[in-house]
Amino acid sequence: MNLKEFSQKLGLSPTTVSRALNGYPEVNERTRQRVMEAAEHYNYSPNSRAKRLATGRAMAIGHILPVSKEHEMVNPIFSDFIAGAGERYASSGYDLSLSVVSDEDEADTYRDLAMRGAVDGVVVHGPRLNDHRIHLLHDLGLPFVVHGRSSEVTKDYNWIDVNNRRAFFRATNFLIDLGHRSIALLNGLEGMDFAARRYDGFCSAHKDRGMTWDCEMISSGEMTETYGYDMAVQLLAGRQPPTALLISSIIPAIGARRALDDLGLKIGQDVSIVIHDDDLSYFRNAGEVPLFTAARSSVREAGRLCADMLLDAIQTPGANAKQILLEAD
Amino acid sequence: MNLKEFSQKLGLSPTTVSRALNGYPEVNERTRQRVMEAAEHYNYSPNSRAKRLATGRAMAIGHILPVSKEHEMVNPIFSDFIAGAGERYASSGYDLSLSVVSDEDEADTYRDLAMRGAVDGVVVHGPRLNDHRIHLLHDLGLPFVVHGRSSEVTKDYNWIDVNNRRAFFRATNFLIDLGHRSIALLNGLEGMDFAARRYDGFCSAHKDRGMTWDCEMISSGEMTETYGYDMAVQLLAGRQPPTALLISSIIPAIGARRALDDLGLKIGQDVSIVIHDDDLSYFRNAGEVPLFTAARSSVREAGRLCADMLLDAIQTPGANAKQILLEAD
DNA sequence: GGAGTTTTTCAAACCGCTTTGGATATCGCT
DNA sequence: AGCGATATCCAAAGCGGTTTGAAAAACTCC
Repeated sequence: MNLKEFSQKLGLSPTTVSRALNGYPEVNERTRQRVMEAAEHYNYSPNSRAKRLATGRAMAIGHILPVSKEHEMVNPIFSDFIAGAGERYASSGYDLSLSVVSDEDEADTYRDLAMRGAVDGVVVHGPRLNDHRIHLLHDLGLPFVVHGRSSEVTKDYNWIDVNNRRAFFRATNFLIDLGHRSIALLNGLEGMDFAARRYDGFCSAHKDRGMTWDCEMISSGEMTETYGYDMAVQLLAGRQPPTALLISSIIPAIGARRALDDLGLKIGQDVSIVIHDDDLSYFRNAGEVPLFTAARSSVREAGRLCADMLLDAIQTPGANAKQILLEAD
Repeated sequence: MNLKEFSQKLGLSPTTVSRALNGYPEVNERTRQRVMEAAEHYNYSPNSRAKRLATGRAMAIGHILPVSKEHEMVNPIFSDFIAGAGERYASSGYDLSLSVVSDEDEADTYRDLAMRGAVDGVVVHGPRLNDHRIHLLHDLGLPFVVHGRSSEVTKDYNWIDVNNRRAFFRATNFLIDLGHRSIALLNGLEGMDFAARRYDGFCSAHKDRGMTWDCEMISSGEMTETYGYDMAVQLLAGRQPPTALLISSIIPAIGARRALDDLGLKIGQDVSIVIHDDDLSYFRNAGEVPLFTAARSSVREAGRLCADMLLDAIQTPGANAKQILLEAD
């Protein structure tokens, strides 16, 4: 059923029906009522392909996931983020278009989405230091929001981020306050902006106290369970084991916990663990006794805010770039 | 830049350019070459909104994730599945459209996607026993593939599934062979088809050996870390603790492992654990010593196969329904 | 050289909606 | 009744591609 048929059934012109459905004021309220009911009854809903062409808007937001052997971005954190964002898209009538592309094709994918007019805006995931995607999107004139930030990019752009530096600064201080003098950092993948900021927070806390830190106590990697396990084993079985671990996500922390068990060490007794907790729905750090002491920030909520920000940016094209900096609890 | 402008630059008609780009035979190979190069040079790529309207195809596949308080479908398993499927969509020029909707709106979302012509086909996730979505999609005439199956649905439809019954039958037998006489099952959410099949496999193995099983040894729930922990504590601290746990996913298994540690029990010594492993990229059950004995089946590969199946179904509308039954390793 | 074929190109219709500009109906008022 | 103002509706022109049917060009062959 298309608009023509549908309007014929009602004895109205396509124009009037279209206006009635889209809430324009030039149509009698009684007529609108009649149209709405008929739409419900015949289960009519305008063809979105035609609608998109006519309005010139894609009514879709793009999320691009680069996948590669070394950097597996389709992670649980992403899932929760997208669940949050997706909620908002759905309630605003936008579709969410997900592109899974190999690392090297990423730039082309952005270009292609822009040229084809397949999306009205995109979300950039996992920004690196001085991320080239920001420059690219800027040049393409495609609205976007970065989940995270990119240091060294001087341009003004939309982003939403957790105050990673401060969260890790506080967490490190907390451990130092408890008397720890040898703290290991299990950080995210090297080159990622959030990892750099966390590292910075870790170092600043040490400097503030006039303490030094051992480079061997710092590692970077994809935040998998295995990474947490391997690193914890390596550190704790080493000749100068740390007394505390500061871990970038609950997932490697679970791996670290396993390592402790294997080594016969007791968490909170032999080794302290503090983590950054993204409040993942499948790994709640809750219950009567939480698994870990944590700096928490809901990535799902970040997804919601990010979606709101992007939809705003799309609706008001000329507006200044906005930023949201969330503090971890 | 649109087709009209672009073809003018080349001194050709839009028709010829369109044909050249879409590989039709009625165009001189030298002309095609020239068009291709110009497209590259001017970075022209046809507006997909217009293309979709003209061709009548959405060039998009829909995935619908129902989210609700009780049943959180945006899980790590889904992430990996979609990564696999997304790869295939990308290489076939299809977009992946993700709809995050609340449980009660799910049926309406399918209807809406179909009426609006927003997608050419959909993937059904997490089928339940006698799932109503299958009937709905059948009536809508929208091509679809179910990831899993739905018992009690007599219609013929496309699905791809792991042989859950057999995997759990074998796993249970394996444990019985080892001498276990009290095996607990930590199953997936009640009402889910895969959970029913796993339960069935578990029971069959017992029956085959003339053994009975205790209902209290069987639990169902969302497969989170916490669920695994809570259940393991409850079972193992009970008056008649099981000697083995059969767990539906690596995530609750990790929780169960934590429970064992807390209770001072040794895995493989005091309690045996066998799991179903979806080979998640963030939870590799690998390494020198795998975490758990497992029946493994890559959900990512299932995603790839599912995408292939759906694209096939879309290209050959009249074809018979296909099924793929994967065996777990 | 010209009839018959094949190759190459094009003008125009179409996909299903929105939207502009204009026509018609309705109403209040003198 | 007649007028202007306002409310209501409509015909037709886009949006940017694809595709049909026909024309023009190039090629064959006697």
